[in-house]
Amino acid sequence: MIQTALLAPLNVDRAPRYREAAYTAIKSAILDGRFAPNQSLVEEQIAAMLQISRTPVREALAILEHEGLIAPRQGRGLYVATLTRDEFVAMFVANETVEPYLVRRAALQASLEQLEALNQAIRRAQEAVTAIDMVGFLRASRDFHRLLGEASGNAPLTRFVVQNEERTDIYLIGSGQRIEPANMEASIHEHGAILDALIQRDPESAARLAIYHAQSLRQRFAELFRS
Amino acid sequence: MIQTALLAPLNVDRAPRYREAAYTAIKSAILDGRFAPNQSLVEEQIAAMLQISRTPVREALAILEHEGLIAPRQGRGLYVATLTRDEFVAMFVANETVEPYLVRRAALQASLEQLEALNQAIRRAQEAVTAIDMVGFLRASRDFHRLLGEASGNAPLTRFVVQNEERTDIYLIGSGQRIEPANMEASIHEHGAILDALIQRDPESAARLAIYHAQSLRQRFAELFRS
DNA sequence: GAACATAAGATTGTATACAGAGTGGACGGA
DNA sequence: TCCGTCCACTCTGTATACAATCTTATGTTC
Repeated sequence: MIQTALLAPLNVDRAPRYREAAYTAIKSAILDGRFAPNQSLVEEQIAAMLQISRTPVREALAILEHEGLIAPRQGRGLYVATLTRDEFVAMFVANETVEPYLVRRAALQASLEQLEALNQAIRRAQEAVTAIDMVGFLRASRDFHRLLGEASGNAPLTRFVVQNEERTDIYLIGSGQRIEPANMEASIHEHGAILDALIQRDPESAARLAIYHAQSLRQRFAELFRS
Repeated sequence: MIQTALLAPLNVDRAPRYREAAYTAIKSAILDGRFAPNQSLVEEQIAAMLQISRTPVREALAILEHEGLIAPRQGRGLYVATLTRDEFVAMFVANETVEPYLVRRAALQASLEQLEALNQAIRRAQEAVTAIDMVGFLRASRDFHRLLGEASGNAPLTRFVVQNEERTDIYLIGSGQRIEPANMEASIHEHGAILDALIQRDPESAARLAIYHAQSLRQRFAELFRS
């Protein structure tokens, strides 16, 4: 069983703490689909892959567990967290509630650099669709929402939105569901429309489009649970 | 220096993990004002108070740090996190954004038991004001918002709201600010009005009152930064 | 052949040991 | 007296050791 590909050894030169590096490495592995939902995460194995001891790995796992990305299994062990349908929907609802505010603020105060960064995120999403790279598409979409949050200037809301999206993305990636290219294109198109409204400095249009986008997302993904 | 009062030894009999117990104990100590902002949190001391080793204490602290309740000091050590004025306001704005949704849902679907629990929370807040117990008042207020979130049925939003409120409460408690009894009374009155709207099953009134409440809160507390 | 008991192994949870970095204080010199 | 340097101590971060528990496999009995 070759595990090399799963996690590369950390070669952080001791300055940033191993805990942080392990946290990032494990989270990236989950979000890239290298650790699948329901897969068991063994501390010793992860430590070996990262070539550090169990201590910082445990601390990273404790944080990830608290965030809800991983969960303790019945009696023993941790696994990448799945979501029930209701939890999945709750995440989308949460973001629907928040995003209109984010885009309104962004429309009022986003800098040109921030608008350009949003544009780049859309471009990366488009490239990922072309390359049939679902993980890349989801990452670029998360980036878009994160940048939107940053442009709004509200850190807690930004963090919240991104965290919810991470959890739904993990589900999508791990469930083996394939997102229809048409759906990805639609999502990208909606992002583009929001960005246009931001450039026009039109908060109400932006908010309307954000609500539409959030609802579309929820509908598109909720369908996945039927199959 | 008698530290006995700060943290009582854990006498969890090994079933719930020490990490969880330590997390709760430390968090409670912070929210009760026993650990003040800018106070240095020394792992060894905390471990000694809880009569456990540093390992689970460190894990608990890692989580609290990730949550933002504590933060690493310049080069060395952890301290109870303070908030800048902007961060403080951002927390209130975040909750303002979310709470209208929560109360709308709660108006539609809160059970009688949940309404009664909300009523109890208001009563506890009132008792705390009478007893000139600011910490108790803030705890009861947090309970009110938490119960509101639970009644809404959206776990992520509930968690988010409570977490934000914890952070602002820590600031209020630790800053040594005294909240005017009149302000506490006003807040309780607004909670009562929201609860009435829930009982009437009137989502729009409830939402309106929630917005008013959130804005009032923000204004009342923002004033504290002037002094 | 099936089911249960028992033992060995795997894995977690906690404690302790150790190394490195930062802080504070004491001592010496200007 | 004030400043600087150096040393000791404190505290963090990581590693390792140990204990307890759960799993699994094997063997024995019915």
